[in-house]
Amino acid sequence: MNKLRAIQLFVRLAELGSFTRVAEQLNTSKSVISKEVSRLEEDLGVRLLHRTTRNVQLTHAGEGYLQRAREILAQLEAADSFVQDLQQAPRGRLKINAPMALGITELSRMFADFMRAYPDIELDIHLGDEDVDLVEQGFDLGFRASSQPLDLAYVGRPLTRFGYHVCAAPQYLQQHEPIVSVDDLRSHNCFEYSYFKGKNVWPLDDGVRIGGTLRVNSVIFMLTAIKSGLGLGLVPEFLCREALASGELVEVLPDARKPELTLYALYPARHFVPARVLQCIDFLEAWFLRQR
Amino acid sequence: MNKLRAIQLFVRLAELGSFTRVAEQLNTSKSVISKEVSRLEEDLGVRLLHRTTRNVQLTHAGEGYLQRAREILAQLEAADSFVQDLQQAPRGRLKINAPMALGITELSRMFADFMRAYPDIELDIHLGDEDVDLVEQGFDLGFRASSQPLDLAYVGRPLTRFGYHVCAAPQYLQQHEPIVSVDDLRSHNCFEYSYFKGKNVWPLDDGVRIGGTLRVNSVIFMLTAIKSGLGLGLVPEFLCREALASGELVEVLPDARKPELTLYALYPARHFVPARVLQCIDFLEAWFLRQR
DNA sequence: CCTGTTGTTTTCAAATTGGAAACAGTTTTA
DNA sequence: TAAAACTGTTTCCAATTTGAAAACAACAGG
Repeated sequence: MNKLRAIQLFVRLAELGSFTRVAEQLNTSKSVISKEVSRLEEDLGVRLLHRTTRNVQLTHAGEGYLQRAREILAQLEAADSFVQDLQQAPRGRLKINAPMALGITELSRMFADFMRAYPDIELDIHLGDEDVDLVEQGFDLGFRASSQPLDLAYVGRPLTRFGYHVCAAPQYLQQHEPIVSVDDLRSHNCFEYSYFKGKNVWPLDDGVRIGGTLRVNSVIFMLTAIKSGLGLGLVPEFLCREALASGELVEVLPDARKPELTLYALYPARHFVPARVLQCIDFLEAWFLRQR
Repeated sequence: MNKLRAIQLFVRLAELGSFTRVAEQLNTSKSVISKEVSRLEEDLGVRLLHRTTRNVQLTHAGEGYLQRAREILAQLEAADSFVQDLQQAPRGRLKINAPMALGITELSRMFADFMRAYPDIELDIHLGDEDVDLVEQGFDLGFRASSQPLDLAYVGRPLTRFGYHVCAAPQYLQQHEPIVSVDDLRSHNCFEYSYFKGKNVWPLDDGVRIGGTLRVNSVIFMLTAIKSGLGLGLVPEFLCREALASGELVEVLPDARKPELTLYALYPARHFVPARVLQCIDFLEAWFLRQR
């Protein structure tokens, strides 16, 4: 038995309350979880959990062990960070979460530079636009674009600000009615981004309810559709900058009032923040300053 | 790599200053020690020891890690013995309060099993349906059936849920008017349980005021009267289950809405709850889970 | 330049592990 | 009431990892 892993599994299990979910979250089979936790119980000679087919609940012994196990794992992590931070060049693994669109544009260039600067740091980058809990999923760092301040459980550092543009292909604009006011959008094919907070109301001036033939959870996908001349989209600046410069896309309603978002780097407010995380954030801040 | 064992080996190694001696002391080969410690260093990305052919000495990082590692191992050991002490064949007396009806049915079987499992625990069981103050009377544990959450001065663990049935003897039903609706009960001989919260209003559908020739503070007594064909009673499921199965009693108005009660195990929210109490509750929970 | 001792590496049989599938329960659904 | 859908556990076997011995490399001391 790998006792340390068994303990980690037990803690996870206590949090999620289900063998199946732990297995899913760790991309392994539930038999592994079951066997390892059973072995831990056997090793201790104590039942830590009551199992039923519907849920798992801690025994009294399990509750006591959980509390101590958490502490021990935290201390071990701190010990590891301690020795790693003594090294001159930071090393270790950084698990990072970022929005898809941002990840494959700005951040891909940024992290290429980062890897050059810190060749001993392993990056584990998860791109996705679903809401994730950084702590629960073990992320060291996350990127969020927001117009409001952020969750207090995290430390957030503003990196840069960016806006949106309403974009269309020149071809589309030729073939359709001209757009001179925000209200004209109502009669156009405006694409909707599924995760967009305003849903089908674009925050132009006082807001305009739009409609169209495409609703998709990827701005990249949407951008391709726009470039093909199929419709209009509200696209983050960093995504359309190139296409606007080259003339492949044209900005519509450049003078309409549009919101500005701030891009934050977030990290869990732990007791011991590993040096590599802080170092990475310093790098981020410097990098984005240089870009402007 | 078994990290925990690697850490243990590292600590031993730092103490003995020699791979060979660690191997000897643990009755294993030195290759194991060498490989495992190397793997730990690799995992951390940090050299913990300077090796020469003559002796082993800690690096700066190694010293820091050693100190933390010792602490972690000590805490782990403490956690292990903590749960094991909880488990240790507990002894002593458990003073327990339970409702009469429950005590002479379910609980009598449950505690028979418990006594087999923990032969060193003395049980002092007080059955009774009066309201008692557990703390004042020195009870370690009490059982309460309730539809609402419980007094905050106690810690309560839900054990099982059960319902009620309106029961009568077949003989009684033959000799009296048929009962097809809740309201029909008004004209029947419905027995009243003195401690019942609703007094003479049975909580069927929207409630029905009943009356009859027996009012008694023992459901067992009442059950005997019902079996004799003298009248109807509102009886907890666990009490009439057998009689219903054997046909000795028949359920009346099975489709009427009836309340469901949760059976709780209660113990005073003291600072130090004796291990035997916690142990007993774990046993209870497991037992009732198994029953279902 | 041996000799004895150190830690590391190699080797390969033996033990352990991990995932799929079968299984035994239970709850939910139709 | 039967079927479907989950639960956690167990079984099975290929794949990996482990461990002890032996070979090896490095070095101190005679």
